Amino acid sequence: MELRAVPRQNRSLRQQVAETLRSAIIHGELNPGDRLREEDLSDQLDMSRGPIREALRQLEQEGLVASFPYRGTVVADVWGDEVLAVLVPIRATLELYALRHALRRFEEPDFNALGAIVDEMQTAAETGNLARVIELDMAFHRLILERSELFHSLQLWEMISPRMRGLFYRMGPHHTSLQEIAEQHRELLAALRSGDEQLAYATLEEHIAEPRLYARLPRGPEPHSAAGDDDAR
Amino acid sequence: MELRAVPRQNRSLRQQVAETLRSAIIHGELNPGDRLREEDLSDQLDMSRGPIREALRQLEQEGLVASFPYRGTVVADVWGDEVLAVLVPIRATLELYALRHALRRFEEPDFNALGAIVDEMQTAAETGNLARVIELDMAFHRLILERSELFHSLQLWEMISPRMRGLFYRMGPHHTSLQEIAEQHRELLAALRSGDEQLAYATLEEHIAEPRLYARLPRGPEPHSAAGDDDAR
DNA sequence: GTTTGAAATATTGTTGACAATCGCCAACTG
DNA sequence: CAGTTGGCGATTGTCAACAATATTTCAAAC
Repeated sequence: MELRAVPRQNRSLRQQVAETLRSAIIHGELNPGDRLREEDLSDQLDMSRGPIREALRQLEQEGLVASFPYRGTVVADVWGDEVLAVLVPIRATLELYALRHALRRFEEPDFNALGAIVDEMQTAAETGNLARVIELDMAFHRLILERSELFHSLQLWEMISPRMRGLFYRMGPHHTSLQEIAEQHRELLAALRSGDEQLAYATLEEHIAEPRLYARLPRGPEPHSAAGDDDAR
Repeated sequence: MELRAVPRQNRSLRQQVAETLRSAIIHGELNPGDRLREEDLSDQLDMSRGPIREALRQLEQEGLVASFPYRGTVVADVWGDEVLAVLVPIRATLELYALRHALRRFEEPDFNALGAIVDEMQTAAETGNLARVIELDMAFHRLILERSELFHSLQLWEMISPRMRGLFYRMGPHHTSLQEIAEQHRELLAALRSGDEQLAYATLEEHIAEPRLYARLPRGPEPHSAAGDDDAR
């Protein structure tokens, strides 16, 4: 498994490492159970172990890896039914609550920013760029959380969003069409712009539940055994 | 603000620091906005800045502090309406889903473990030991999450539980009586033991919503549906 | 008196070396 | 031969010094 160096500059090494590993895990370059040795990573990414350690701890909080004292860190399983069953309602709780606060603050520039995201999503959808569509999807919803100025909601959203992203990547190929995703966001934006709060909430709620999107996933009541225990810190 | 040294031995310094700070924040020895300088902490707790940094990052993920690149870390506000409005439904989602899986695994020893927690809670309640009651309350629910063997649910629960604990400490003095808390857990346990899954779910759901417990708070937010609210933070 | 900008300061970000702990396995003991 | 113990290699945990960055200070110009 080869990890190439850092993406954008001008951010802390910890953030760069976290993003690199997150991406590798979500894209399947790293698979559940794969070991992540701090020294290997520090060699490959050409930095000391300090930032690596901090990034691994962060990914642990995001549920992407599991680590055990003095024994190491492994990639966790982000693709069980559990993620779907638990994350969708949590996401709905957060976004609906945040929307209530964000809507009051939204001005023309905010709607335009959302519109720009939707436009770019449309372009990405037409060229079949799944990764870009997903990133823009996340950006759209994150903007609502940001504008709500709710510290804990945004913080928790950041905590579950990496898992959601993993879910999207897994479901993407099963979705009927990328254009439909863009179209749904356009409708959602229209509802937000309408000034009808009830309509906005209802549209967002339905958008998140999104029956078509999850239709193809295996939905069994079978308990899913996770990649490892948690050593309650 | 004086922080005295470590609690239990035989755990990593990071965990000790995290617990010390968590406790100080929740008990109000550290207040929102207070600055947390890595060097000060490393002096006070007599260790290097490494473990301190990692503990601060963890608390950041738990929503207890907020940090800014090259600018420092401050204690966050864990006492807004937001915490209540968002955390209660999230907690309900996690615990109800986990209970479904845990109930199948529960055997006599598990029920007895829960029973022992309730008994001790009763004792703590009779002596007016709020802190102990709260810890046992958390332990009761955590045990359900543990037995569900759901990696992500437990992980997310650990993420929100520090905020819940803060909420409990704030509400404790307003609660009608500690005995009532213990009694409620005894009833909940009976429902779990009954073998009637529907009863178990319903009792847990009501237990979490817990109208009496939140009655005294400044406002009664309506979590999941559209309604009036206020500015937070 | 206000503004500007560069140096000084305070604070976090990063590093490489050293210490502690764990799992494994061979040697030992009964 | 089963079970225990003690060393060994692998890996994470911790430390103290150094680098990078943001904020503050303060003098000079307008």
